[in-house]
Amino acid sequence: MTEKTFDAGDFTLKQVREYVWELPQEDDMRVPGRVLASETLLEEITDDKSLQQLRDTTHLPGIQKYAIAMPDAHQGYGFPVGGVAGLDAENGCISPGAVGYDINCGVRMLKTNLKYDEIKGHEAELVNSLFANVPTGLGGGAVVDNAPVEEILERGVQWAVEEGYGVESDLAHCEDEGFRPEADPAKVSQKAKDRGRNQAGSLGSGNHFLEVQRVTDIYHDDVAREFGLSDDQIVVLIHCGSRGFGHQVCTDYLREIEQTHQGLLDELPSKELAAAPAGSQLAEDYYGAMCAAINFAWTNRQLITHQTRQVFERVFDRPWEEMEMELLYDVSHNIAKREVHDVDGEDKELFVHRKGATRAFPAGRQELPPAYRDVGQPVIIPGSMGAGSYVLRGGENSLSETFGSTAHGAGRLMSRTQAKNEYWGEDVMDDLREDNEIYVKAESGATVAEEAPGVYKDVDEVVAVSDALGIGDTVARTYPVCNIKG
DNA sequence: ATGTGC
Repeated sequence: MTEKTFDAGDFTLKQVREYVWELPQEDDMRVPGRVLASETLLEEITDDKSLQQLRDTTHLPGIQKYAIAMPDAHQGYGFPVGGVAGLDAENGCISPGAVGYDINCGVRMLKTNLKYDEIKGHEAELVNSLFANVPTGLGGGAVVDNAPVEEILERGVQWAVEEGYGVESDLAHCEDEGFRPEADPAKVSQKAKDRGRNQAGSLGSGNHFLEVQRVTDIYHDDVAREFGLSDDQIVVLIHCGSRGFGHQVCTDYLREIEQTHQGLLDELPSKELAAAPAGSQLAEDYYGAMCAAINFAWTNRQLITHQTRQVFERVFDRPWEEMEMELLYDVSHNIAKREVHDVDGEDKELFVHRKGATRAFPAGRQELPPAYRDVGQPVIIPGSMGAGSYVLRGGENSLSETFGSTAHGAGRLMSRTQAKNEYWGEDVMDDLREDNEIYVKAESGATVAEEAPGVYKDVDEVVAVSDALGIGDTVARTYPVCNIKG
């Protein structure tokens, strides 16, 4: 029997089994690469640098098992967006490019007890009020002006709750309970702190958005019930990151690593993968600064949650508690974390890098909060603003296949520049409203063009692969009602 | 993604 292969331009992938493809280990690769995708999705990454970047990643010291590209992978800075790498936390390294510029870019889902027919007719008022109360776009704008950055960096959502921007239960429904105690504000540059000070509580630009959605499909009744999701329910999705703060932290440490660890850099195939050796002072410093940026991003999403609750109170004229606007979960899409994983029958501490990938721990994993320990964690995968999103549950196979991870979105099909040549923002908004009853309000028409539904892959296909592999199980699907963007 | 560059 001949082995099935896939010819992806410069690379030939070998099929391991359905939806699992291997980039064979050769030359100086330390491990093989793996792509988790259907053939349709594979075809969409043959013309960009995704596979080259996946291959480059396998050169990182201490990389375990294989470098992984998720079904939604596309090219990024150094390392694919939609990439996962587990690097030995003792003898390996940590790489800012494999975390991403937008540290802890992520998404949270806020539930309500409202049904779609209760908000129908209020879409325009809702979208205008959200747009007026949630700062969007490039540059400044904040829910909290001149914010106490040091406290936010140290305590994350805990700070926000103490200040009245949330409630105790928000903490239990956020990855890492809303803050990383390893955060070290002393390792963050003044420049980063200055940029963050007036951006606490702001959506930003690009693919970031706040979207009101309705639940349209339930695929797994028992899990949906545990998650508090039901047909026709209104939910809110908040997608944003650490703004200029995280960007500055990434920039600072890339430069610092290039200066301090030139020897390691010379051994790597790409300068964009610059890494600090595990155990070095710089690795510790970056980890502390990255954790601070993670806390900043969680606080950012918490402050936007606060604004959202207030807007709903005004539009629907009742307290948010009465509308049961509780968090389902807040998941990170761009992080590295010390986690213990089984590698060839041995427990090993790794820096798990997830860049454009979501943690997808199954039931039983000790990091999960009590609410989800027996069912598995919610995983939130946004599609484009025309497609809606999915809620999944961390799958049983994620620990053995992907260091406990799955996809994070639909994945881009084309560059932003290309998108602006293909689409005009106003037309995209008109089409969405007229054809799909989706109300979009944005700071910039160019951003809408960059994010037009047609620039994204088919999120249904991405999620189908995750479900088939058992790394993230499909629980529910949502469809957009209204959306605000930068 | 980003006070839209190296």
